[in-house]
Amino acid sequence: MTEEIAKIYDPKGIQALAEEIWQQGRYWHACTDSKSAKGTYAIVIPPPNVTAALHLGHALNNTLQDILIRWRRMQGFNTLWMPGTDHAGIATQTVVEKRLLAEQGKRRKDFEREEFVAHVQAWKDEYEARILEQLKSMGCSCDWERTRFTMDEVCARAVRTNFFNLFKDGLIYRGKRLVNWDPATQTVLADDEVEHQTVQGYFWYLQYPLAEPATIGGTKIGHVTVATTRPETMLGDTAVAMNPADPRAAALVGKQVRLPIVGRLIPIVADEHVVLPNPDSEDEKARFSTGFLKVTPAHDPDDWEIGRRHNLDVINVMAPDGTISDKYGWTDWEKIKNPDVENLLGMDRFEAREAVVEWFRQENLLEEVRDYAHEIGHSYRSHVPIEPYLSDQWYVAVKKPISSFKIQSSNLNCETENRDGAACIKDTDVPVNSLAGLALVPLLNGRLRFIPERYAKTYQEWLENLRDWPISRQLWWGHRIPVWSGENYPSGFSAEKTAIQKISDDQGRQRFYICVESDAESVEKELEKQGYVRDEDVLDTWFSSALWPFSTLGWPELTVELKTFYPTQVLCTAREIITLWVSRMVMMGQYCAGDIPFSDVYIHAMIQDGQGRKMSKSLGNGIDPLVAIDSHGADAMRFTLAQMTTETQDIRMPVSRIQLPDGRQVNSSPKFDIGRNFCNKLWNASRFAMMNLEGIEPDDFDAAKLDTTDRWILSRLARTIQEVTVQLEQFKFNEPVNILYRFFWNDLCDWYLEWLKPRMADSADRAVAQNILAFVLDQTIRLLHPFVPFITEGIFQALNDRAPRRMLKGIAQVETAPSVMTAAWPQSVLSFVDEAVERQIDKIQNVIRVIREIRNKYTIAPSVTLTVSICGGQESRLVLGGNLSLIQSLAGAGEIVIGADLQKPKTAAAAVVQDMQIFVHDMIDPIAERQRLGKQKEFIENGIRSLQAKLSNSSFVDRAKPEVVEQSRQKLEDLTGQLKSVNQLLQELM
RNA sequence: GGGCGGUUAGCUCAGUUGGUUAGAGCGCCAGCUCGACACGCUGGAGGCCACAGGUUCAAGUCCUGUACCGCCCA
Repeated sequence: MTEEIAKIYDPKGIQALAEEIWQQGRYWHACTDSKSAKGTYAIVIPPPNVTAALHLGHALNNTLQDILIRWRRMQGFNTLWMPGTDHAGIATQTVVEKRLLAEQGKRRKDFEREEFVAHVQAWKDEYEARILEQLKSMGCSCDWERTRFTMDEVCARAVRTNFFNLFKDGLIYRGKRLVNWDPATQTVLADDEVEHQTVQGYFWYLQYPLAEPATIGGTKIGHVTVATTRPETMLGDTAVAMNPADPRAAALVGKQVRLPIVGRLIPIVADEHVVLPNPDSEDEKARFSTGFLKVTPAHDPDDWEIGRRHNLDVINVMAPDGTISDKYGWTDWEKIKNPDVENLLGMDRFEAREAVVEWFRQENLLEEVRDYAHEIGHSYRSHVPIEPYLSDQWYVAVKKPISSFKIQSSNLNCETENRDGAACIKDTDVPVNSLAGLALVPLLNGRLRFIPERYAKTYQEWLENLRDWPISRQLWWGHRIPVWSGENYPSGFSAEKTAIQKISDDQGRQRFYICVESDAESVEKELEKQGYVRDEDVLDTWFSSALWPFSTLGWPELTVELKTFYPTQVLCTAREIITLWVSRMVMMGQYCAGDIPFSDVYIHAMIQDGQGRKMSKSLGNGIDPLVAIDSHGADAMRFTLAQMTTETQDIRMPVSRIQLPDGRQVNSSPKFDIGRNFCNKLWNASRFAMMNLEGIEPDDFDAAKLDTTDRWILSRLARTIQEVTVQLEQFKFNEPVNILYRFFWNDLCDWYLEWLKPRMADSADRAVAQNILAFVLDQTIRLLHPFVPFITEGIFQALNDRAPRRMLKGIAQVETAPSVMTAAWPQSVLSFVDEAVERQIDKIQNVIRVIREIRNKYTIAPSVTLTVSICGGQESRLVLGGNLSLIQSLAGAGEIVIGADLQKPKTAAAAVVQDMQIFVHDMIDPIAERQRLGKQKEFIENGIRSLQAKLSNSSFVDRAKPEVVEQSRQKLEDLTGQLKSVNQLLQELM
């Protein structure tokens, strides 16, 4: 059988075998009837968007979750990892629109709504399948039988129910507001969907003529000058504002300005928002200000506020696509019959900007143009500048106290203060029983924890400054808003199934909005029959993602899944969606399911390329996880990703172009070599073990016959188990990987297996050695399994085959299992920890290293057997004398003489280690010897000098901790002894 | 503008509550096919811990400031 095992690990076969075993055994399936003494452990996957296939960031995200899940499952928790995907409204609709335009030359509105949605559905089906396949290829042990989608029936019902409840509780309202409008995709965006970018633009200085000239300080003036970055919005100006503290205010406030182009007469108003001009100010705005601000309430949020304060008209001069239009609230120009206005109609906003500026130039009203760099909001989806736009939207009131939530201050555990009759979180305007409060309180009282801790601040600050959440989106792909409206008060409907709001429009006309509960189709039909129309819009994607931790478990039904697994334990995600998603899940978890959805939020790093740039399609610097799996294997990818996961916020992954065996040119990373090399080593060490486990018999094991190396490797193993477990409990990933790497490679392979080789040929030692080998390998494989699941499954199966009983009779019992996935997590046996044995092996290793060093220096072939003599203190002599064969086998030594006071043979090379002098016979090169020893002498002398300086410093001796002082003294003593030996050896060379 | 990170070997990164002469992997140099593994083995070279102050007996580690890089929020 051993002949069949390949020298080089080939991941493909093992991956297929392991997947088959897991699929057959359904070991990833979580039971609702399990009575695990440890309890449950659940994670919901951050559902990947069906917009596109998974990238390396997903690979990292899901690898970490799988590590946690597999580890906890092995620890005996009843474990659920809930998988699924997100419909990602705007993103998916946009890619499908692009594709339809490219392939069929058709735009969205060329289709019927159902027809278009069917196209998106087809895209979703394709990508959902691909994503789930990718997750399986990565080894994710999700409960595949419970896979959900944010728009499937179960989740849709949750969305519908939650909307209804919020509506009924008065937390959803319809409002006319300035929204972040994306003219390209023609939808509203939430504040956090807006990306701010610095743009090099201009301040244009426009002169607005006064209706009647004014006199200031004896000077007659005929105009005021406003500075603006957006000249095209002047068409909608309804005032000019100035600061009341401005000395010119007395003469000008109350006067009127005739708005150029349009001819509209608009007032000059006083408002403190206006920045006073000051050319020397540090404030950039003051340097650019003229003291006069054009006010366009329909196209600027600040102006909107000024408009409200002064009761100004709101004149919207744009169509939803960002072109200048008189169809959306601009009615006063016709009266004037102005050809200049007519020209502008239909122009794109940027085109119009040019035209307006040109008009002012022609009319000699353009006073100046100055360069100005400023931040402009852009759509995170279409990347075009956001247009503040006046429109009707549905909002969720996030700071409104929820009357049904009467929070007892006794179990709040967080400081509060009274504001406007509401109990608010101290130093904020957030009522404890508002949605924002429900999300914030658990953080403040410690029930919700971020790892690393610093991210709590992001979450807290966002919630403290939260504004109402606009939830309607002018899209077709998503959960359609379950509200019907009409002009008459509806009658004849079950009050239980509906909730009604009456809203008056601009003209004072009333309209009734009826929200219908889920599973009430007859009500919907009846409403439509009576002429009520359903809202065209869909809900913000995050509205459904917010419910994910419990909608996936069947909420609003009190399912056994919900009872068993909610709340979950951990959420594992990236920092970019702490505000967008995490906060909203906590809000809704509290509001809907009555508890926070998870207690630990683990935030992992973002993967960047070798130059610190985000991986992106446009830069072409991304790595496809499936390519990494093809080039290096899934385990290698996972190993590398886990090893790179520290608490830093970014990790760099150098990207290079490689050719796969099948000829494809692809992006991969040399970083994955680390994981591949490790897996190959693991494979070969196991291959070595399999070759040597023939005839293993647990009953032949005799604990009394353990040799030094056995006791040493068991001690190292016990420590490793303990350290790995502790690190995982603290959400450390690189640490356990490194601990395991060092144990497996540097202890087990480099030393223990090498020492084992001769013992395997020795019938007296073989039985003990075999049992230790099988046991240590078994435990190592288990520890490694969460990180590299496939290869460990393969090896575990081979072990089950070769050594079905892996125990150390009398000292360690091992429960075996059909799959390593369900094998028990190793328990650290503290009695195995043996510091004395570790010190002995350390001494032996040092002696071997120094002999090897001499062999290397003198370029003696490995085949040549060396003669060695060693002198040293009593303990050293005892340790070495008792383990001569260990030195002989790994240093390539033959005869070794040990003595208390040996003379260095004339022709020997010598070295000083600890309290020992080691002589390697028959090396004659005094120059090389002097060089080597001279270097060591320098090193020792440096050490002695710094230690002496320290110890002669009375402040150190007096103030440092006694053990530190003692340590230094000891060290000085050791070095002094070594220096004496080195000097003596150097003398003999003279 | 506010907040949060980062800056340690040629590269990618560790470095716990300050305490031996700062570590790993890759790369580099020299040697090695010895029956697990060349995706390997053995040995080696390589560091003003970004910069400037400060606290301390002692600073890569704590404090202040500066520079550069990145992210989030307004």
